[in-house]
Amino acid sequence: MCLCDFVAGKTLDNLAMIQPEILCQSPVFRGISPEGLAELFQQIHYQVKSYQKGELVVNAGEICDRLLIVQEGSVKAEMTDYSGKTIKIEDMSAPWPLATAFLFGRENKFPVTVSATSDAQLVSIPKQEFVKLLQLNALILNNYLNTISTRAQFLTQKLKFLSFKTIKQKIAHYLLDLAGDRLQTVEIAQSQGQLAEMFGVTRPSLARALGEMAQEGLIDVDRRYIKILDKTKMNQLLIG
Amino acid sequence: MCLCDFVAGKTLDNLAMIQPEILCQSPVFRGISPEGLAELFQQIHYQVKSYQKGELVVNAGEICDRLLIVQEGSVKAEMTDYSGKTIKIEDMSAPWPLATAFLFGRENKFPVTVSATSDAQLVSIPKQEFVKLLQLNALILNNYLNTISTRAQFLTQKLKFLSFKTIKQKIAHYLLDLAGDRLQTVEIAQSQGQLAEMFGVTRPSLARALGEMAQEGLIDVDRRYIKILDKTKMNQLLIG
DNA sequence: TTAAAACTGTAACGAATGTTACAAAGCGGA
DNA sequence: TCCGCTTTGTAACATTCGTTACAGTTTTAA
Repeated sequence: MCLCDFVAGKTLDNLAMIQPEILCQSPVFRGISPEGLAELFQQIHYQVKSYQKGELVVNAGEICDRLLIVQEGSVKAEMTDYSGKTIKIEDMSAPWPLATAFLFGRENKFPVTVSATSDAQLVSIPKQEFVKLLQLNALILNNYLNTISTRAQFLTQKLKFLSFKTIKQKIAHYLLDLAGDRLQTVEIAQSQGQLAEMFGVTRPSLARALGEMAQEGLIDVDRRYIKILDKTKMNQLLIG
Repeated sequence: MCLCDFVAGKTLDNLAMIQPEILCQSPVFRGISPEGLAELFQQIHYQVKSYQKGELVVNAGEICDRLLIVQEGSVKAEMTDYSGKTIKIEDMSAPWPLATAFLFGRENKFPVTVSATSDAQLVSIPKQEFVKLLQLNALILNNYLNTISTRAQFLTQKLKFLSFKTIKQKIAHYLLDLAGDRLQTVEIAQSQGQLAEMFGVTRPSLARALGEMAQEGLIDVDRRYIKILDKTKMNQLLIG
């Protein structure tokens, strides 16, 4: 049993304390009282580091041998292209764990470059220490399994979505999912531009597809409001 | 502590015994001795069920509240379309765990329909009992975390692959990955048809793309054998 | 109210790919 | 060797989508 390595080192300006009342709202520590969490953290090694806005947190390719949790502020994950061009993948705010799928598994390298989008604090727990936590507390074990499983499920969903080839299929799938079992098929949507980005297509192409589907009597489009008129035909679109 | 519920029920012909020497080669139980595994299984409830070739194992949509491990034979996973048309997703042979990402997480339903592709035996461990195993044995915990994390990583890779829009980009990414750091860029491949299926494109389209890339001096194609001639240009293809 | 910005609808054109079809080349077994 | 099967190369045509451009509409802010 040991105290945090740096509790005595608060004079170093890139170090700070954990905030149990914030961390316990993180998916990994959900359901644990702030007091209980503080007690658990006294039994393991960890660090808390501060980052300024724009500062690099981890570089893509670095070995991922520690769990990082955003305790304060927000960070973004970017993927580096073959040339060096970066593409933003994800935004993450406190309290949120980073790269939970890369702490274990075959490929223990960060797939993305992470940098702070505002002044931020991150808690860094070495893998071995985190395993201790998992063994100490069944709730954390369950939370972590849920987190990582939910991520795998999310990816599976995204893959399924990408398996729809045409824009009309994507629209149909999206609308049918949104409508669910409701037979009153009045649906509201976000902006067309955002929808297009989510579908990975251009805005004019999405508008054209919507227009054609309206002409075919499948839906009724009024700017941001879309009404499903013919669920049967929509389903047939997805059969291919 | 209790014995398997059905050790005494061997007269029922759809029931069988576990085979520790096979199961310990499964990703979940890797590194555990057959004897150790047999002992662990004596401390939990579980079932072993036999299936005939073609028989249904689980239906898509069923609640996933147990871990299934193929102990003998092989099964296939199929996704059901909106209409009822099925698409084969994956083949799995013994000893392999099924749907490890759906035992935990938000969506506790099987996303696929599983059926036996040969006479098969599956070990079924209720979720609660499996959690016991995770707590009893740190190796199993580590194995399971690795399994599910590796799956998430695999899906991430597949998503990245799908993010390449054109066929030429997919080819370039595939070949550069395959070539790795080897500068002697002689590469062997599988059949064009299989490659096309893997890329999610049609065979003639793939052949056309290969032909064009050969004409541009990027590669040299001789049926199943592909030689990379210009790595720099290949990389530029991926910058887009 | 009014001007600027953001959003939406639409059109023409070109690039990429699917579809279909057919011929040539390799491969295996009788 | 010869026949049949699989794989590969190629071509013409249709479809889908991206690109670019522009005009009309709605929202926002001054």
